[in-house]
Order: sequence, then C-alpha cells, then structure tokens
Amino acid sequence: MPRRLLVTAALPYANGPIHLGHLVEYLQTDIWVRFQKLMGNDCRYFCADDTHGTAIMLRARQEGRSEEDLIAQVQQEHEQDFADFGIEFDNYGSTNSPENREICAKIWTSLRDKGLVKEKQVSQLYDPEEGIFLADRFVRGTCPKCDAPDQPGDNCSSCGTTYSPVDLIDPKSTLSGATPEEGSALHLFIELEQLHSFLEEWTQKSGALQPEIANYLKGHFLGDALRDWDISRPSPYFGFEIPDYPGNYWYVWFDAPIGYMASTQQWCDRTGEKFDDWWRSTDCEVHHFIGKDITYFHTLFWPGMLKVAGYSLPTKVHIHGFLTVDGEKMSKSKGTFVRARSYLDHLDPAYLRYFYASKLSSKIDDIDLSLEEFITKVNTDLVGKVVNLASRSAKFVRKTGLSAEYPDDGGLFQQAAEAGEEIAAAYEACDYSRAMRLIMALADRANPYVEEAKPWELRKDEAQAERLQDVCTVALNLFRQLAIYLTPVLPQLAKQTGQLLGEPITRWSQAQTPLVGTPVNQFKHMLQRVEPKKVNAMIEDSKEETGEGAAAASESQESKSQEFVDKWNDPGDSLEAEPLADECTFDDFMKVDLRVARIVEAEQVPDARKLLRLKLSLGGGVYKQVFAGIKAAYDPEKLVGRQVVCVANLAPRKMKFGVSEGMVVASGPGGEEIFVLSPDEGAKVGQRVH
RNA sequence: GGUCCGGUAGCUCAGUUGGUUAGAGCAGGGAACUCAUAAUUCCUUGGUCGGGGGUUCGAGUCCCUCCCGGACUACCA
Repeated sequence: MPRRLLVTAALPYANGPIHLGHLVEYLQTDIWVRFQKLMGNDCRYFCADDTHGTAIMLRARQEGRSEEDLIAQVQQEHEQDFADFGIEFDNYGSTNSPENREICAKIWTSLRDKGLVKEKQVSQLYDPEEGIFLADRFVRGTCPKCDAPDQPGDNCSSCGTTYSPVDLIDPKSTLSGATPEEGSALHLFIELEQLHSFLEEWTQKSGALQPEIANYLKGHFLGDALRDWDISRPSPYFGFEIPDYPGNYWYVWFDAPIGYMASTQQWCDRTGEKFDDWWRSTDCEVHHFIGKDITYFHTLFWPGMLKVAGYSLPTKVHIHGFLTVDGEKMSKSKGTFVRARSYLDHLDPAYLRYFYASKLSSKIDDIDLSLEEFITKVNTDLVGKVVNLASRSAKFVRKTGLSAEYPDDGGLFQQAAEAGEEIAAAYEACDYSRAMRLIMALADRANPYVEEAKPWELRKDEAQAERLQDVCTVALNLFRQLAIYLTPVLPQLAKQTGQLLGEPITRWSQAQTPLVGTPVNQFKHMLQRVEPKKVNAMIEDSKEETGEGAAAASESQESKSQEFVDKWNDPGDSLEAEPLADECTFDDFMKVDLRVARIVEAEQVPDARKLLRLKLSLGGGVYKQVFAGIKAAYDPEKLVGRQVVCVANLAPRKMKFGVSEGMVVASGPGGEEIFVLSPDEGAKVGQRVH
C-alpha cells in the first residue's frame, strides 16, 4: 500500500536570489521526495515564493516599479535556478495568489470563530517621510542606558540593554533618515496561550520534532505562558488586506505557511485531485523541511493554526542547520557567498547534490562545504568509483550485449541487493550521509571484482569471449545497482544509466533483479571530474566589488594576460555530438546569404508537430514565409517583433503546409532545446551577415 | 549567563542495548596494473577514543567533574 506524502520546503523570499545556503534545503527535500517516488509512494513536493512584507514593498519603491512586477521577475529567476539544479516541484506557486488569499480568509474565520483573535493598541514609531510604521530594525539611535550612538532599535550592541525603539534618544529612520514620530495603532493578535496544552502535547509527544527541538521549545517557550502573536500590519503594507479589518494586512508570517496549502490547491485544480485528501486526511502524511532559523513559526504558530482550522497537523518537521564554506559563514568579500546561478555558470549541479547528500544527516548541525573536500570527494567517489565501473566495462559488451543469464559473481549482486533495505532506511530517516557511505562501500567491493577478472586480458582471447561478456554483465549490473541507489541524489546519472542499458530506472526495487540479455549502448562520459580551476573561477565571480575584492579582481586580470584561463570552461559534448564539418572556402561561405530579418507574424500550424509559420520582413516591403521547426521551444506571440538571422537565398521548398522560403538560424539539439540567434542591439533589418 | 550538540588517526566521520587486539574513506608511504575520465587494485604508516575521577570482572560506550569548539537563546518574535 503506497503511502501518501505531502512535502514542502520553506518558501524562499522574493527579495533576493537563491544561493548555496538555500540549496541545502531544496536539495535535501528534493532527494527525499525523489526517494519516496522511487519507492512507489504517492509523494508530492510543493513550494512557492514568499512575496509579502515591508522588505518587498520598500525594494519595489526603490526600483520604481510595482511589487507585482518585482515578485514576478524574482520568481522566474528562482524557478529557473531550481530547475537547473534538478529540483522538481509538483507545483511552485506564490503567496500572492488568489488561492492563498482564499485559504487565508478561511483560516482567519476559524481563528475568529474560536475566539483566538483580540485587539490591542501598539505604540510604534512612524516615518513621516516614507509614510509607514517602522519595524524595530528600521530604527537606530542612541542607547538610553549607556549613550552609545547609532544602536539598533531593539537592543544595544554596546551595553546589551534591551529596550523599545520608542526609548531611543534621538532616533532616526534607517529608510529616510527622518526623525520618527511616535504613533499608535490597533493591531490584531492571536492568543496562542489558549492552545498551550495542545502545543505542549504536540511538540513533546507527537514525534513530529527532532528531540533537541522538542527540548528547546519546552525550555524556551512552553515553560511560561505563550505570548500573543501580532498578526496585523497597518497600511501601507504589501500583502492581503484583512477582510473584516480594512486598512490592515496580515503579517507576512501569517500567509507564508498557508502558501503551502495554496500551492497544493493550484496543483489540485490542475490535476483534478481533492484538496482535502491531502490536508484533511489521516491517510496523508505532511512533511515540512525548514531551516533552524524559522523553527518557531513552524512548530508553534503553524500547528496551532492548523489545529484550530481543522487541518492535518505536520507528521514531521525536518529541521536542518546552516551552510558554512571552508568552516566560515558565507562571505561576500571572500567570494563564498555563491549564488545558485554563479555555481551553474561553472559547475555541474550533480557535484553539489552529491556533496550535500554525503554531508547531511537528520541532525540540525550546520554543514560545511570545504572546497577542497568537495573536489576530492566528488572526483574520488563519483568519477573514480561509481562511473568508472561502467566506463571500464561497457565498451567490451557494446557488440554482444549482456549475458542471457546472470553469471556467478561470488554473491556481490545479492549482497548489494540486500543492502537496499538499509540504504532505503537511511534515506527515509534523512540520514543521507549514511546512505552515501553504504553505497560507496558497495562500489568499493565492485571495483576489485573487475580488477581480478581482468576483462582487458580476456578480450585478447577469442576463446574467452563468453567469460568476457559475463564479467562485464556483472560489472554493469553492479554499476546499475549503484545508479539506482543514487537516483534520488543523481537523477541525471540514473537517466544516463537507463539509456546505456536500455531500461529506464523508475523503481527502487529494480536493484533486486539483474538485467540480462539486453543490448548495451555506446558508453558516453556521464560526469566530468571537478576541475579546481572552475571552483576557483566560481569563487572569483562571487567576490563582491568592495575595496579588497576589487584589488583581488584586478590582480587576477593581470595573471590572465600572462596565462590564459578559460573561466567558462564550456564542456565539449555539443562539439562531440556534432563534429566540425569539412572545411569550406570563403567563396563557399558567401554563397549563403544571411540577413537580419524581423518576425512580423508568427502563428501555430495546427496540424504540424514541430513547425511554426513565420512571416519575416527583410525591410522595404520584402517578406518571406518561413516554416521553422521551433514549435516546442517558442510561443508565437513572443517571437513577433523580434530580430533574427535568416538564410535569405535558400531555394524555396514546398512543405505540407505551404512553401517555405528560407530558414531561421538557431542552435541546439532540437525539441525544447532550440536557441534562435538574434543580432545585438543596433542591427538593421535587411543587413547582410558576413 | 542559560539551554543544547559535539570533542575518536593529518582531514571527514562510523562505532548499535558497555564485552575479545578501536574502524572506514581521503590524504601520506610502498608496489602492481594499464580496460577506464592520470581512473583502479594490493600492501602499509598513523589513535593513552579532550583531561581527571568513579561504577563494573570489563568503558570510546554509563555517572560526576573540568577543559575546548559550535549552535541556539538572553525576556523580541
């Protein structure tokens, strides 16, 4: 009976790019979800951008655009980063969605009906220039106790006194520099204390929390009466207006976790699933993955809200620690504050997926990305041990395929099959470092087998052909087991293994039965080794242009002139896939007339599988109709108006849907991976490309 | 200051309910091999398990105490 699992990772804030620290969580969660799916469980991964709050409002103001515009752009970047790291969500939503507004209202009504909401007067500083109430962190001033100047609004970094920003001497708004006025507004609060006994019971006995977290909550919060939670913010605020309290908005932390549900709702609407099967069913487990910084919200308020509104409580809240790089906090000046995009510009996401997996446990300890360890671990384990198994045996059975019956391997396959249970248990418990250790131990047994069997000698003797096939059958099956066990971590490797051996990896249980009698495809490199210079290039790229950083950057510029370093280091697979054509002369090249053209019309061709019909303008009223095979990659609307490069003197060709009078130049293997070329800004329609 | 976690080979860590001479990977040293992405395999150096005390026939493992490192927290959430 498959389990039904709803899984979430914390919602990234729409105020900045994804970095390597964020990825600890999204990868940890993605691995767990992929594992569950591989086990055949009905598991869904939901996430969304967290879009509300003062910070978003201020940034949008500063950039002179609407909040909606800002969060749309950031969300697009987030989703692209996740996709490129192989993080697959079943739905990725936004807290600024109609679904979220609706569910917020529902939960709000429940809280009101159960009498948990009360009003209180709150005195707060007000910035008359910006026209907003100031959170403590937006006020600085002189400490009332020790007279230290320029202290934060909540406590003094000099003498340690805590105070209210109202008490500061000579307070200033950090936003405008204006002197804040003391104001007072009515806020709505949730009386959490009413749920005290429930939360006590749930945090201590439900098994949803790691023991150290349960203990922490008990010591820090549950020992006393729980404080009221200030849940409203007066206008102006970017968020949802509270329906029965006009001019006030729900605090961002109220609607953020509800975003998990809204994202689920969107998925349900799309797939025809029932929302209540996921959020109001005892058959469905709810798992949240979060960082230790937001423990409070997810272990007290959130279960409280769920309880009151009658939804399922979290089955487990999995809490992880932070990321350090080379033993220190990520630092912008040292270049260790690496954005997801910067990483992707230089390195294969598989490296990071594996490295994090090899470090993660179910503890809340911080994990360290030691760059040196990163390089050696990935190269030794993945390239040297795992991929090497396939690399050293696949080509010997390219012609014959695998043996018809699985040969005697001294029990290796059986042992590895039996290890599957223990490895699965480690994944289930989020103890990935243990899972990786167990898998590598299997790899350490597989390589000596090949060493002793010496396939490279067997192949020299015709009479040993059968034995050679058997040896490679064993090696490739042991390799395949590893690939299956690593599938949650390295989906790309699993895919490649499926292609090599002609059977896709879709189930954990495939590791129990060897593959026999099937063809073996040509072996292609599955993973490049990590090159230290690429890691260095990534760090260099991440250094912020502060005084120190700028000096270091210009230094590296100098060294570049002496010894050429290609910091991009593009892989050679595309060139390999399509080698250079025969040499041609300049005259040959000039036969092809490439022109800058503008797409003036673009439309779907209803019956075509791959084609779009384009009308290209070469200027001066000269038009060409072109059928381009880019349907899967481009929306027609988005192409209209765009400048492209076309082959203008191509012989017209009659196609099923009409005559095509040219070609639009594009690169890529096909399908969705097509990249139409455009000239740089300033090119004029009709110009020839030389 | 409080709470929690950790301190095992140069590095990263494993050591289940206390039980024989404390393990792995990497790094170091030596050798073999050449199929493989200078990959692999074999052999090998290396540890008073943070210090001290206790319980026990027996402690890395339990208790006490001290030292060191880290995280959280300090009446804000």
